[in-house]
Amino acid sequence: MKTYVSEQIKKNIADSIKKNIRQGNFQIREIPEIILLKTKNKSHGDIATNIALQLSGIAKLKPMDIAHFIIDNLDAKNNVIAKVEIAKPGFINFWFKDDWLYQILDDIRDQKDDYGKIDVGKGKRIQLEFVSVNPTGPLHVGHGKCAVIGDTLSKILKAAGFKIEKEYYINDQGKQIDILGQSVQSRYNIFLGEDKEFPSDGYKGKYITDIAREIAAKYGDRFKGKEDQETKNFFKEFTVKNILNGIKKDLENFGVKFDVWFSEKSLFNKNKIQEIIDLLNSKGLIYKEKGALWLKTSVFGDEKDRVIVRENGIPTYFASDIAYHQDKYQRGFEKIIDVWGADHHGYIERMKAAIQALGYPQSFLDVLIVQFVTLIKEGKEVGMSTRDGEFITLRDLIKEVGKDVARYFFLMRSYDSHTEFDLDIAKSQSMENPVYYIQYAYARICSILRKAEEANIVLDKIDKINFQLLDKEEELELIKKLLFFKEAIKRSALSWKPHLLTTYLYDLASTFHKYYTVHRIITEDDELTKSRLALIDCTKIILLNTFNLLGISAPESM
RNA sequence: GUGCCCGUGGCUUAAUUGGAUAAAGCGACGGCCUCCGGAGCCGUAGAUUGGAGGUUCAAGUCCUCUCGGGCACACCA
Repeated sequence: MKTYVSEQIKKNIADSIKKNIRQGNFQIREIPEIILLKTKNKSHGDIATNIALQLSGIAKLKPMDIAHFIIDNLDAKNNVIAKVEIAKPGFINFWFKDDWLYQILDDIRDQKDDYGKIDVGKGKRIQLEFVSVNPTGPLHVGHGKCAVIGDTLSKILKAAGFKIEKEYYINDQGKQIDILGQSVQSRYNIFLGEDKEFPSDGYKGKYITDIAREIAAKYGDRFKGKEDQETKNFFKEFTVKNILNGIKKDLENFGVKFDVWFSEKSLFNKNKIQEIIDLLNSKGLIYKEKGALWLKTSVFGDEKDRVIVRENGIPTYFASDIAYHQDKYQRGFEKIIDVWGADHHGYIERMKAAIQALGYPQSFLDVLIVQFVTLIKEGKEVGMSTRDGEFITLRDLIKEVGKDVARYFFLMRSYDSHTEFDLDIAKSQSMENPVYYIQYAYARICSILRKAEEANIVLDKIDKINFQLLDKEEELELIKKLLFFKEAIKRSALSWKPHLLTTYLYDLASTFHKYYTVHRIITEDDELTKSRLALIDCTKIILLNTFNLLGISAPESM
């Protein structure tokens, strides 16, 4: 049972269609992709195909007739399908054999942590870049959402057989960083009694004052009143380093780790910006206007051309970003995915144009746009503005609701819809909070397994467990849910939607809770007890594997 | 004004990427513990999927228009 369910059945269907073609029943040249659907309604079997409906247009036959032709020629000797039926407009419904379902339990017990690793990625190298917040202040909750989406997606893609690298791009130079340094320097001077004006567009957060105070404590009045370049650089570098360390720490506490921290400044140090400008110039894609250098991005679908070197001779952020993406390409990734906040969506066309200007395929870059987060406290929206320093930081959020809840809340919904993060619900340890519901399922299983152990009921070796005893409706439901795990990973990975896995997890927990209430695991019958223990042990493994993919902890008791 | 995202029961959202009777949680109402964890389970009420057209065997999903909400339209990053 190493192959997917779907592949096996798809092949059977395809074989049947080929047979029909040979017999002259179907006048078609090509077989469309066979799609298998998990049925919503039990009376429609376990899995279904709409192939007959799809073929009716091409083969110019009634869907029901096509369906009949297909099942007439279907290989009945396979060990997966117990029953086949044709329904209303032309669906073909399949029922799994119980014996075949039981095999999955052996597989899960056998592979444990590795169960769920699939190979749809075929080792394709993908780079995921996310968060990449300017080191001008601490992370807020919106960044947290991007962080979890990127991090979880990377875990899912890895499980699906892709080779993933996670990267954070540090904008450690430029105008904003200058202002940042000035802000701290000014606070420092004010702190030491030197009357310096605070920059009008400066950063006003409390963290700025904290850093200034730290410098004062460490270096005394060594920089007091100084305005030379060296001093300015000192404040810039000290501040960036300080804030970046805070960001790293916050992310780590959130379970997010990066493989590479890439410095924008390093591109300048290696003269990469000038190189990229020369390259684009040699392609005839650059021209001078109003004293600035422009890149002809409009040639590649952007709404207008963009400045890459300002009138004052300083390259724009866009210029270094092009150099950065060139660097990514040169590192040999087959695809890169940038995860951006919704406020950056206007930047996509420009970047895609730049990718093409460099001569790379447009498909090299994909951008995921993560919609905003609104915090709700006591039924009211909490404002978040970085400049004014009123925002709620990611650190505060984790402190308030915990890592697991914060991660889950960002992952439970599709990233492209706005998140309404209700702090009161997130904090409540009640039924309103889905995280507890899921973790409770896991803790419950652990508890039962402990109980069994105390009663000296030990699971036999795999071959001694009689799975045939698992014939209750709720048991088969649970097994089918376990069966869907790999499919959930596959779908989640290929569509880049982590929330599909969250939905699956909730569903699995729910199926287990139902089973638990209806049937006892530990019974008088030793053999039955053991097979049921094996079943919930498998459930435990899948729950744990899903928790790991989502970066949520699995408590053995709560 | 132009572009992108979103409109699904009272509230927060799902919907296997175009499939069958639109699914959960919260809230409301009513049930279930002599027994493995009640942070659980079961049931009832509640939806013309913002609106109008169109595409086809089939539309919450795709196209056009329209009405609401969010975001972006820098020689900032």
